[in-house]
Amino acid sequence: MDFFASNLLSWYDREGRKGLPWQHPRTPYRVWLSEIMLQQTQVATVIPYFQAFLRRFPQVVDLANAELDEVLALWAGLGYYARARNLHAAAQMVRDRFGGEFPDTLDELQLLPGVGRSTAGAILAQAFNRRGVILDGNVRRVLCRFHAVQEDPAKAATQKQLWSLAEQHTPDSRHADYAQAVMDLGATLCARSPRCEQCPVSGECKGLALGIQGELPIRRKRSERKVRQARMYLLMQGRSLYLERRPPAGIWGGMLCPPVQYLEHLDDQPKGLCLARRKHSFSHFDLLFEPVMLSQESEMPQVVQCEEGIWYHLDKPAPGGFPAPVALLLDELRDSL
DNA sequence: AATGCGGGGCG
DNA sequence: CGCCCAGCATT
Repeated sequence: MDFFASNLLSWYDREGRKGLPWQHPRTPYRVWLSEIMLQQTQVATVIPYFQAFLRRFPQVVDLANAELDEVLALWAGLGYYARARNLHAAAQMVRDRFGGEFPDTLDELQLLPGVGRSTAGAILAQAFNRRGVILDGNVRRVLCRFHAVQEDPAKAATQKQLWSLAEQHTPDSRHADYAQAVMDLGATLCARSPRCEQCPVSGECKGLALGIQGELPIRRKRSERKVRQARMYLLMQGRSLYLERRPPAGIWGGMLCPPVQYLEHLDDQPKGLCLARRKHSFSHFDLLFEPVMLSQESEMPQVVQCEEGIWYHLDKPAPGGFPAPVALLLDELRDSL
């Protein structure tokens, strides 16, 4: 076992996070569910969602048998809703193709929708205590610093190098502990602002030796953010509101949302009552949208995105998932109407 | 206001 | 293969 792995494991034994909900009991289902939720999302945010999912779907077969709408409703607020659709599809694959038990090989795990090379490695290590190599965002940051990798991690050649480094450091024992340890290091000490004085591997960290640890991994400059403009039509009948189920692909896929009309600009005056404009940020653009309250269907422009429309009473439980900005808007409506 | 974060899908 | 897409929390 190399310097990196052995120091990391000693540190993990002293300081590592050992009370996370998916560690007790550490079943494949719980590990997989947590790993999917932890893609793009931090531990503190994930925990309440993880608990809610387990309460409602104690076993993978319960998730597989559920309606997608219910899954999306429980996922609402976590974002990247394709993850929830993949989660549901993967649960059904476990049920139908793997007889209700998660597979325990890297290749089979990667057949599950939403599970790629890194997540499969994490599941292998944590759920089955088999050797599994991980290269998630945390590990990438750690390796770029430890080896002073100064190339763009987005490039294929750099990714290949990082996978190779990750592979070399992964020990032949204590697979689950090492997986947790290396991700913990990235999440805590080797975070955006590194705390090298506490780091168990700082003694051989090339980035620290060069004094460039804070600059790594190098960031590709983001292309300029574009602003898209839209109106969101709130067709009301009393305290009921007209909603559409969004198409499965694209923004807010599968989620419930009032009809949205994309426009070049919001200069003209639509029929109905305009509420204050608001901005919702996506990774590649900002959506500037103006909610417009209508009381008659005839006032709504033809902006049909799907054929399915439903009426939702504001005081009843949600019949599906609302994206965060829609949930916020509905909260305001409930209070003001 | 800027930044970070895996995997899917497409050309 | 390279490139684009996506929604929050954190800082």
